[in-house]
Amino acid sequence: MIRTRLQEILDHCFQEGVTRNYWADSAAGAYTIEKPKREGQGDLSTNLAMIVAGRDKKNPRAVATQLVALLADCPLLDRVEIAGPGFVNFYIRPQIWQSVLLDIVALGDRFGISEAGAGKKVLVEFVSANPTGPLSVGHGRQAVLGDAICRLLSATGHQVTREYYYNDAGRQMRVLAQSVRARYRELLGEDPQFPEDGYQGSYIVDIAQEMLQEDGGGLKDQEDLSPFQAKAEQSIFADINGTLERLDIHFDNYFNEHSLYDDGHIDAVVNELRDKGLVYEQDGAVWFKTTELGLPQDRVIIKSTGEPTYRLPDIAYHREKFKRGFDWMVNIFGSDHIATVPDVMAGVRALGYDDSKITVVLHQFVTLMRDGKQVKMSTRKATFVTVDELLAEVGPDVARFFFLMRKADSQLEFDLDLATKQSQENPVYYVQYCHARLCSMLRQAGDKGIHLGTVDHARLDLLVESEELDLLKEMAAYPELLRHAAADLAPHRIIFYLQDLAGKFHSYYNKHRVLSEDVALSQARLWLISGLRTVVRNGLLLIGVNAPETM
RNA sequence: GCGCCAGUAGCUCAGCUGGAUAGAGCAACGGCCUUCUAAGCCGUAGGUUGGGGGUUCGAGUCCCUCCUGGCGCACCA
Repeated sequence: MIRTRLQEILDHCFQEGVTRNYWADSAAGAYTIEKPKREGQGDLSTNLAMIVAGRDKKNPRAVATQLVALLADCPLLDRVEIAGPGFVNFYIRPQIWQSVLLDIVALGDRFGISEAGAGKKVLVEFVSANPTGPLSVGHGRQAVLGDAICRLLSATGHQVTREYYYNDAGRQMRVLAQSVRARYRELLGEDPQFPEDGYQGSYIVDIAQEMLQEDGGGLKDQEDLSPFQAKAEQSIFADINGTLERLDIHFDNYFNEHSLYDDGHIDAVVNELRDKGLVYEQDGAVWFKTTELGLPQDRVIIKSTGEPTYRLPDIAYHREKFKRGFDWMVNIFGSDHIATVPDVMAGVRALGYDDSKITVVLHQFVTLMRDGKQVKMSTRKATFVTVDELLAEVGPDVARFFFLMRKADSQLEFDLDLATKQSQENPVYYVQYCHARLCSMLRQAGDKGIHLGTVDHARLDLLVESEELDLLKEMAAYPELLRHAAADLAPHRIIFYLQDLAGKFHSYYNKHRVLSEDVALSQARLWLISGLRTVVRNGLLLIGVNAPETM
């Protein structure tokens, strides 16, 4: 907010400089305001002088001097200085920082929320696991990442739809049904042949067991796989939904791939592509002429058996997304889906849609460490660790926090030894503890009969300690941080911000006393504490982590 | 062989559109609880940002090249 105001003032000064022929306007929009990394370089600074000097072949410090003259009498600024190669450093008046508390108190839960994406309809597709087994930690990362991204987008005014795309037909499901049937027969004392690439997880046995109890073994000689498939699908989906429920993740829509066939969309896509001359037949298969669209090789979209490959329904699915009128489509995929993206994008473009409206977030894999060694995971062999197991060990708050600590591009090392340890070094608790402490202090104030009064009557001008101003500056940065994190689909920034803010608070707590004999000072500091509590709470809830009042 | 991602302190990782002397947590070492929650704080130590070129006032960030690791490169999804 303060940065935005300063930006406006700076833009105004820049234009004034143009009017006065100090410099040309070629640098308009090229300069920035930044927060210096080091102390002693102001609260904010601009590179305007260096940018202008670079374009006009002038001395940057001379340009800076002209700029400083134009900035005289700015009500935000305490003072301005020129430093280094030509930076202009701004020192904001303390009362500006102190007034942040007025905003926080006025806005409460809404502090940080913006309308940056107002009116934008965005579809976020994530998880999208087919019902062949419980969610593994890899899915867990995607689920938490997708959910956090949705929360960020909602908090910036977007109209978010969360969608789960799944496929309950095809070879995978056939093998699943065969696996269940084999276990079912085993339980009846037979020795059936287990499918070569069948699903070996114990959950398959559980499903078979359940069926057996329900029907008493009547399906022993059943050749039709459909009852086994139906039961498996229903059971596994219930399991997946239970897991998502425990993570407090909810979808607005489940999109079944099969509906694309029933509604004729698959055929429609093929026909549209054919009309554009982008489809041909060879070796009994139907090919999509992706080379025509700048890709290295053509791809089969309908196999010689008559079955489509995954590309065709994927393209049809995205065509549907466009038809549903979304302004922005965010797909969250595991990095193993990298190869599918260019083909689908090419398909979308070929159909006349704007593929720049699609953003694909590819997250790298989760590496699980147990006993100091990497756990090898395979869905088929059921050697994976499920989200449920993880939740049982660490709980949803720790799971969420850990999954969000890394940016999507980075591989995520999940150390089970550390996470399951009754962890004192756990960063989640560090932030939650901060919140609990803040709440405790406010309770203590009440017990001691110190009333906060109203914030506009509080002597906020007494908040002059450097730690207090640091905290106020950090809090003031929250709305902008949220906007950036949302725009970049990067929830990990919220995590880092919260850790930073909590650290600043803990330092302050140890150095200065909030509750004292000095009533006016106590009140002012309590408003600081109250504002902090709001920001920490808003941040934690934004990423779906609880903000406990006691610990 | 080709594509995408990564390579930053002993370990795990931040570093926002290129900005000033590269940061945090953990681990290590030394301190701090009669006083608002010690799940905390303070201090010390730790670096050729994978190597080499280039672009410019300025590079962890952009370009080229090489090396290493991960994920892909089906008429599987």
